[in-house]
Amino acid sequence: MTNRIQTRDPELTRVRILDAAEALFIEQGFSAVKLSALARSAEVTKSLIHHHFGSKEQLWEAVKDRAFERYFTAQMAMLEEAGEPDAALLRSSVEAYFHFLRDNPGVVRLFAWTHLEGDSHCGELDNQLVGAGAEWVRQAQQRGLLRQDINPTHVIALFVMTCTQWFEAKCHHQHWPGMGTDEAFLEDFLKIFMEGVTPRD
Amino acid sequence: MTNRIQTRDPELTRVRILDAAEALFIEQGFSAVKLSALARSAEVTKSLIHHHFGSKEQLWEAVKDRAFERYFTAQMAMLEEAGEPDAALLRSSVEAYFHFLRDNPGVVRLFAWTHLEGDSHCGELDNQLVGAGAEWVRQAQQRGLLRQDINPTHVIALFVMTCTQWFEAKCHHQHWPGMGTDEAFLEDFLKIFMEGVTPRD
DNA sequence: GCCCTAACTGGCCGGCCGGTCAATAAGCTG
DNA sequence: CAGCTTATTGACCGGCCGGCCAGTTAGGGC
Repeated sequence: MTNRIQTRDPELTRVRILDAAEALFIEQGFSAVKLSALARSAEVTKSLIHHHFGSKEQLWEAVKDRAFERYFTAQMAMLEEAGEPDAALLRSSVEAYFHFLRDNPGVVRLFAWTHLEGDSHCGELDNQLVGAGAEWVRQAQQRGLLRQDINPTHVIALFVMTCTQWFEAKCHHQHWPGMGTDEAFLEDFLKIFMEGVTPRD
Repeated sequence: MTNRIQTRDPELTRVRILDAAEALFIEQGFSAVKLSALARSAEVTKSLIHHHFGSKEQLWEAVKDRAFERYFTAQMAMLEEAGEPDAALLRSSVEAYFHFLRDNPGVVRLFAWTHLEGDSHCGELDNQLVGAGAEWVRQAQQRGLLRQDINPTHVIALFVMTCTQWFEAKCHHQHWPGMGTDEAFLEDFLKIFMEGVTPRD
């Protein structure tokens, strides 16, 4: 509780609390975080947290909302940059998603905590995203650029899940014998994935 | 604390505690579990838990040890049933692993909690498993049954990760538009995966 | 039967948890 | 400057957390 900062700027204070909370929740999960530690980290009093967010639960929801909002808009932006559907673009989308997760490890952990809670909210949020991606695959299929005997949603799901799990379970498989670097794995995944989704001549 | 059972059989009591603890830890994660609730669920006193396991932490370790031991032996058994390396066997291995996780959802959650803790112990445990699997892929590569420009460990990792994430993040993607059933996804994954790992003629 | 070990109990503890509240103080309005 | 709003504080609360301990009780070896 020492070393507090008075800003008298409610918005800034909210952000400071949210930032600190996000870091702690990502690191330790909801129930392991103590409000006292959070207050210390955000350089505010515990009471101020309650004043701005009501309860620990509500703060957790606010943290998730903000983070998923950021994720969603980032992905939306990436999607809108995409051009005509073809195989090369699918490849670069996978690469972009993989690198996004590599550069935003917090997102992966936040998803993981949320999944374990059984919260389906974050999944519903990107219905739109997946719908657009699947539609994009469907168009490529119709043009004969991707094989047509596969559910487009599954194509999206497969690469999203692979990228996610790579970073989520890194501590698990990083010591496996013969396991390569991020880039080496991505390269091999793309070899398999791209070969698997393009039609045989 | 009502409704307790005295067995005077330490081994049975340990198992009762471990079973109850496993269920609760899988459901809620380490820090959300209260020893009092666990005692109630296992129909023992809190003190008895401390008597047999020392502390909550040590109990958690014991739960993980036992569960991962079971997982490891189950996988080892599946591996030893496998015959000559070829593409058909790879396919059936993926199917077997997928169905194993489907039938053991607790394992998936336990892995997820453990990953979030950054505990690499469970990953090291299956070094042997992955090593054997990769060696098996390598042999198939040498016989020209699988394409040779891919790291064998990555082949194993890819399908393990995909199966894991499918069940781990089910609450996330189950409402995605166009998403199919377990079997439909497995089917599509196998189409892509098998096409991706077998050599082009 | 006796005794020793250990399974098991109930009661208790210090500490800290999330949360509340009355008081204070800073900024905004007029 | 008065007055209202609200950000902010610190003291405080009931409850329960994980853990401890002094006893009690059952079983196994002799």
